Amino acid sequence: MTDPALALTTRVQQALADAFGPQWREADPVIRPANKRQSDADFQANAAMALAKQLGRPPREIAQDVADQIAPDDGLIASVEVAGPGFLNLTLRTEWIAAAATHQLADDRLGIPTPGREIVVVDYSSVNAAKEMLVHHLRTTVVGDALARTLQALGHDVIRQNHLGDWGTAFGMLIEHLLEVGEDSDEAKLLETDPNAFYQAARAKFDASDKAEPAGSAGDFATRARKRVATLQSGDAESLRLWDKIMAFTRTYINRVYAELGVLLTDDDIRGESSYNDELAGVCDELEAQGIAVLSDGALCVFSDEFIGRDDKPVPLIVRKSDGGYGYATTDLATIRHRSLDLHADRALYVVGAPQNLHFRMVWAAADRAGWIKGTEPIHVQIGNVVGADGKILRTRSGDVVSLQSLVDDALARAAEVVAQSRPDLDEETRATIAHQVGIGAIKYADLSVSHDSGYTFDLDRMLALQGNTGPYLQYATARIRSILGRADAVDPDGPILLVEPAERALALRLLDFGGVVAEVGESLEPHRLAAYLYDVATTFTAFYEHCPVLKAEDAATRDSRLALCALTGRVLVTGLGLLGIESPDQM
RNA sequence: GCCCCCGUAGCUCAGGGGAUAGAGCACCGCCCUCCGGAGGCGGGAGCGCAGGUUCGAAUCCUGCCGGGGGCACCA
Repeated sequence: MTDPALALTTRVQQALADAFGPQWREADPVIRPANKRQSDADFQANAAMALAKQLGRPPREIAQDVADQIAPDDGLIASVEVAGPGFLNLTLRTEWIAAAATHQLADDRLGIPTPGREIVVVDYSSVNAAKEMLVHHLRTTVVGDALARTLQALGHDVIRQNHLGDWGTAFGMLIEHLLEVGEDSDEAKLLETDPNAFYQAARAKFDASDKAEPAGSAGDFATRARKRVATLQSGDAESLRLWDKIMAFTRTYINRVYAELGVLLTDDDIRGESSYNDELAGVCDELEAQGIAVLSDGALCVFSDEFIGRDDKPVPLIVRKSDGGYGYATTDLATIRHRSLDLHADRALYVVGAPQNLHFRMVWAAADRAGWIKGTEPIHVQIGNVVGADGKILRTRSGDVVSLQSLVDDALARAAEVVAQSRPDLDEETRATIAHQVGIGAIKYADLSVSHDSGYTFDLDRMLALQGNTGPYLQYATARIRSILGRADAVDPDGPILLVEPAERALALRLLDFGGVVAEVGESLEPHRLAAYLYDVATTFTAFYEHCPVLKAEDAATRDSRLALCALTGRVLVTGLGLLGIESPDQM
């Protein structure tokens, strides 16, 4: 066991049992990092205050009894002291830390645990297949990818699903527009060259006719588009042919974006709304038969007192529109049913924008009533909006929402400038590779270093900065470590790690936290905790490097030990960044 | 009106019920003939308001104020 907090938990629980009886073995010892202002200890155990009432004794006495159970020659704990109202300040034995770090160095997993294996569906990216990807798609894609990678590393069975919006009204618009302009027209070629322009043209027609025409009139483009959706969903061959044609372009487009970003999603992960088409009628029939869904204004709806909207009336979950078409409520019902009853997911993650929260809660509540969720915890990983410096959603000067591609292009261009300036000695190809890794890493890290549910302010200058909590800073740290190891001709040192200087000890202790942090991210689904940890490792390493000569160490054993610490730090950083989906350049 | 998220330092953000709330950026001062200075050390300044639960609350609960978002045929 190399996780200090876990080791201490076990040890203090043992002490609790020894002091007060075996029934206290499972009590939470409340292990926390020590308060550095109050003590020089490594950790504190705060169980005594909580147990005081149950044991009917003053907390300081309880703390002292626990402390008395720790023998002076304990292999894990070097010293224990009672402080304040009953805090136990615990200092680890430095030899234990050194041995654990040496062990971690030899461990391919670097201490990442394999908790109980779960089946976890991660639904992410899930872009509207009819439209160009925009800024907010970047974040759901990047956060979802990081979670998928992290959960996979923890040994879970991760099922990635790209729930493409490929079956809704937007496709009715595209198909109708394609028919109107003619498949061989110049307009239609836009689908390949500028799909966004094609969509915008269709959208403009839709919006204009939706406003101008009375609903239901025969020439109304919007009405035809909606009807086309129903036709498509009923399996009409001609509609499907056109749909396939449009989707082929979409797949090419999103795969190009995924490749540039370095995300795991492939065509095999696509499980769009369309894939549930055959189940939609059955979903409605079953809900109606169970008395869960009722007709209202011609639409089949699920109502629940749980969800009250304006005017104190229940908000409907519309499972079948009055024109016979199905919306995303129906596909999402089929989706959770599939993920629970067919895939047997323990957790089903929906890495989707925060505004969808009400929708998902309604869908899951309805699915639960229908008996379609068994042993599955559906979780909405809410993604906050990306906003500009003015606090509003990012827009271009002309007022359009910023496209994902233009944002990526900007970041890559800026990264190229930075690399050109700092490394004029490298050839152009190498610089281009580094610039790509740094530019993409910067964007991703910016998304991943703040909690996923808060909106965050987009600022290229800050995310590309070479100092501070940024992707480039961490990448630089890894490059620097590689350089040190390379110069020592010791790329893969195996220790043993000896801890003499305080800075060595502090670094080793922090590195041992890696597995626990990764496990924590797997449970809380908050990648920013890993980002914060990696940044802390990097700064702790810098302090170590500042105080402890490595290549110029006084003797061979010290040098070998410090090289091993460098190697371990490098592997933790590279592996950690990898879990976030961020590459580490060989040099910068 | 109802529901969701959020109010922490000048700015951007962390803070798993624990002691005197942290980091980065910005600002000010100091250090280092250093292995890659993309450094190190120090300083000022903060939990929206009011109650409650608790031995202990930035954290949990209630109310209010302020910001963002959602609430019938788009997804």
